[in-house]
Amino acid sequence: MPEATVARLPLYLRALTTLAERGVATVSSEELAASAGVNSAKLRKDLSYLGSYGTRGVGYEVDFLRHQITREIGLTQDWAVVIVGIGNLGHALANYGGFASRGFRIAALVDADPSRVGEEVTGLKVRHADELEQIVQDLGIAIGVVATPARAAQLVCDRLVAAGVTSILNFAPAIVQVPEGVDLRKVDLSTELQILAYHEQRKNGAALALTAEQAAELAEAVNG
Amino acid sequence: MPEATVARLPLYLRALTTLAERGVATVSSEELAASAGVNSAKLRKDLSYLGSYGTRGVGYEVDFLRHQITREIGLTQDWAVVIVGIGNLGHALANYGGFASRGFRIAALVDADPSRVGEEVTGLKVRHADELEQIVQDLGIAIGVVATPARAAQLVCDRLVAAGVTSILNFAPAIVQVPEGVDLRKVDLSTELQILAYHEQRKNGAALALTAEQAAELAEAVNG
DNA sequence: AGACGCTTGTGAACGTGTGCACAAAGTTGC
DNA sequence: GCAACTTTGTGCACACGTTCACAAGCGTCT
Repeated sequence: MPEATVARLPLYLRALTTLAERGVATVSSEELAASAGVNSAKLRKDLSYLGSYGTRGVGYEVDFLRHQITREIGLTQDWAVVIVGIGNLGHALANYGGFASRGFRIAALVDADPSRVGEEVTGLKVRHADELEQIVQDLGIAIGVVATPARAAQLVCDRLVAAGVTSILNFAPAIVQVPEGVDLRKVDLSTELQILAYHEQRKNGAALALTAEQAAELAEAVNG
Repeated sequence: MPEATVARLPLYLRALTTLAERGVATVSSEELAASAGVNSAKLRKDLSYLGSYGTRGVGYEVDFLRHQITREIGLTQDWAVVIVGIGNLGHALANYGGFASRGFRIAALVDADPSRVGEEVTGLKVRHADELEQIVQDLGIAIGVVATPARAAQLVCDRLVAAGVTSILNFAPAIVQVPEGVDLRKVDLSTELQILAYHEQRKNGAALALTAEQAAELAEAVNG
């Protein structure tokens, strides 16, 4: 299955869940694509990788398709997750309800700061970073979330990997290296803003260019 | 400039900043690519869109290249940003130092909950959502960050756009539609985890397949 | 000055992703 | 049962992105 398709499945899942909550039983690729914000041909091609789950002339059964995507992503089982770094962002992640409702169970919270250890967040006590390896092994954790400062990120990732974690979601603004076989994704809050700033600047640039063009027209009008 | 290149410029910028802090004066494409975690040919092609800023046989001057990328992204000017929704995530975003140090100034915090209005976060008083349009216009805000619950996201985006915001970074787990000319990026915390889960599941699947293969070998050994 | 070594910048091949357009297949109405 | 209509699934062409491989250019050393 293409990586681009995998990245869109959660999007479809969310759209389907919204439809199911509204009591919609079946949906066409056109409708589903619209509510997911993608092209309908792309949606159909994506879904075709799962199998032929639609009915021609009718569309897709919402609940059935939702179940198939859930199964394909692997959300029928519970994934134990450890969050490392319980600062502002770590707190926000620990409190974020969207994880629990999608098959991700926050199994442990870890921080290196002794003054944070023992604090209770969402019913879980924050444990010290020294225990990281033990926690990962005892709880059979495969997925780690890193929300530490940038300087700690590489060390934390190394320790997570050594302890047996094979998927890491990195929120720290740092580039970390992981060995082959370990999946690493990163979410960078300021990178996204920078991309927006680039386009924003060009919008203003485009406005300026238009003004220059108007100036040229004006000059032509005067000269002609 | 290709969109993929734009998305990587912040990455290079970060790597260059790290190098500059270490006192490195010049860097080759090979070294810079390694610390940014990309292919060196890709890096060179990306940088070539900015101009010919390297010296053959030597490499790139770190400070100079950093300045060029900063200028290209548009980070030489300050961007005023409003954060809408001051829950756990909004707090984390408001406190995140990475914005301020990269040319983004958090100019206003807005929430719809009257009990949150007036609270002080990072030296800024939270203001009521009713004032949103006024705030955006008074402060000349072009970029909005949405950290509200999913159900409020579309309305908030509509109001931001109506007030003149032309770039939106959406953290709410909802699919929102914006008119042509408005840039929308979304960061979805649980989508990222779901993508990891998909690959994690396949790793286990691969492990199981290997076991099946071993079983076949074993059977062969017994039968042969 | 000229030869040598190193690194950039880029043409060209390749691979991945997207979107059109339509045949295949189902449903509905008569 | 058949015709008309709807919608899926997919072959195909095109666009985009990545990577290789190498010529062009710069610095250095003799």
